[in-house]
Amino acid sequence: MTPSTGTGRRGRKTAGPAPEEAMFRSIVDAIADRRLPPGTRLVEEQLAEAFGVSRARVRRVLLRLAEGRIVSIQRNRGAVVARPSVREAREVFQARRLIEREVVRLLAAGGGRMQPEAADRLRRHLAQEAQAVGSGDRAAAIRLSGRFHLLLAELSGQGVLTGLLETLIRRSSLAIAAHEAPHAPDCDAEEHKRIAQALDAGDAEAAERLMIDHLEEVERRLDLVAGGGEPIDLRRIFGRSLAPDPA
Amino acid sequence: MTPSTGTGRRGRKTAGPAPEEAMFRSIVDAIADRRLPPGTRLVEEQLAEAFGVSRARVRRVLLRLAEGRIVSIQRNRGAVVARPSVREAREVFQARRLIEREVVRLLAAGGGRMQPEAADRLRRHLAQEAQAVGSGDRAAAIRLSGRFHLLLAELSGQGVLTGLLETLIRRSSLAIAAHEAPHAPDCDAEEHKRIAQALDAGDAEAAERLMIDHLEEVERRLDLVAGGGEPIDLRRIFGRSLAPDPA
DNA sequence: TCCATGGCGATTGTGCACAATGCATGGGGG
DNA sequence: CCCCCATGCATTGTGCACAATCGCCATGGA
Repeated sequence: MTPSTGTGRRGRKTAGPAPEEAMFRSIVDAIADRRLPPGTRLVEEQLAEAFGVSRARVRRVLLRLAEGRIVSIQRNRGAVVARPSVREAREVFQARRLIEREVVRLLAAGGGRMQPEAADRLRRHLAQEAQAVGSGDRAAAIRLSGRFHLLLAELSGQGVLTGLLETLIRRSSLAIAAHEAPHAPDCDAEEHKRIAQALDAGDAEAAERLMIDHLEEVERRLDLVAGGGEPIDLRRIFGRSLAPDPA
Repeated sequence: MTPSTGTGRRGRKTAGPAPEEAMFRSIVDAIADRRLPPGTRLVEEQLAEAFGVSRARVRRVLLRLAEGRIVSIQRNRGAVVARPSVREAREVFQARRLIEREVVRLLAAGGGRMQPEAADRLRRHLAQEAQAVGSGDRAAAIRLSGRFHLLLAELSGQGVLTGLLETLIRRSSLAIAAHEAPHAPDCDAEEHKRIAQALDAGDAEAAERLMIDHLEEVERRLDLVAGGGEPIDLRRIFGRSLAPDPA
């Protein structure tokens, strides 16, 4: 009984790739925001109704999410929000450090200082982020803190690295959701500010060090001990109470 | 080699994810092997018939290939083998240098020398590669030269980096196919051998330098001037006399 | 009381047919 | 002779319906 969501009768029969993208982002945001914790089943029909789209479209989105290791699909068992192992979480952050160190280097090495336009975009972003934090909008804060790192990559002019980082950021958001100790924010906006200041001042070494420290700090904030191992079906954990082997 | 696996019959109702994977690899290999040059149209029905699968399955594979930037899909116009821009090609190699330098560092720093089992796998791989080169099997040589880099990443124990590198290697194969100057092999097996020797000897600095030189050499071998720009449909150039049939 | 077995509901996987779209071609007009 | 427009064809996009499969639960037996 959705209003007119099925598909416009006389209107645009073919909606285009826009709905897929919106749905993809919506789910990714929900996962980063802990509204969809790891292990949550993503039933096709439910999603189709929720978003007002056909099941085929939902399936495409789920496939894309699975490609990005955000959800895991098992044959005839459907899709669930993935639960990255501790090892995977560590590796994701390690990869991020590798890439983002390079990004910062490129930004700082680009003639000593950043381009005026880039600095401006960065400034505006930090303002948004500060506002989100100030107003207590946690969902926006999480989203924007991911965007900060992505923005730096974009400003470095490396499209390929940016693409890689995009997937890594999504996976770290998931890793944070899976292994959070309390429920701290993904990133500290203050640290972002300091990184931007170092870049703005053309201090390459400081920016690089701040970025590494920042990422290490985020990783350190996690509870990466042994809780979310990898060989977990985890639906079995909730379905039945057969404890694997809590050593 | 027709990828008609044991489940080629229509009798098998549910074939599982195996055919998708085989098809994916088959297409990737064909692209790396220049049997499917950039711009080649990938018509769903033709592929479905060639691989003996349904069109839906083909569509999923194409979607995955598009996700990996190997093919580009345009709405209502179908899929074509992508034509990476010169800029993108450069960036792909730059990203590879970043990641593979790290891989080599990790391998060399792991206690001075490599694990015996790792060294053995590496040795066996080099033998395969040498044999392929020796027997003039260009397709195998190309495939194995990509596998060499992937093997190093695997041996480094970094699954996430390996995954990223996997996509980058595919993209570089495509970039090579798109911007090749003559039609040299993707990699020189001799250089692989030298890298392995340095790793085997525990010489971290030499291994790192050899890897960087190797990747720069591969990139240098390309004709990265301005020829294969991005806004080319090139289907218009050849009309529609394309036969993706490898036979 | 516990375990094995069979049925049942829910969900996913797949094929099919039709609609929509874009491209190429041919004819007519300037 | 060249350009523009209408028509036809090939290909993709989408919805629909059915079949296969899995997990859960009730029932029966030891």
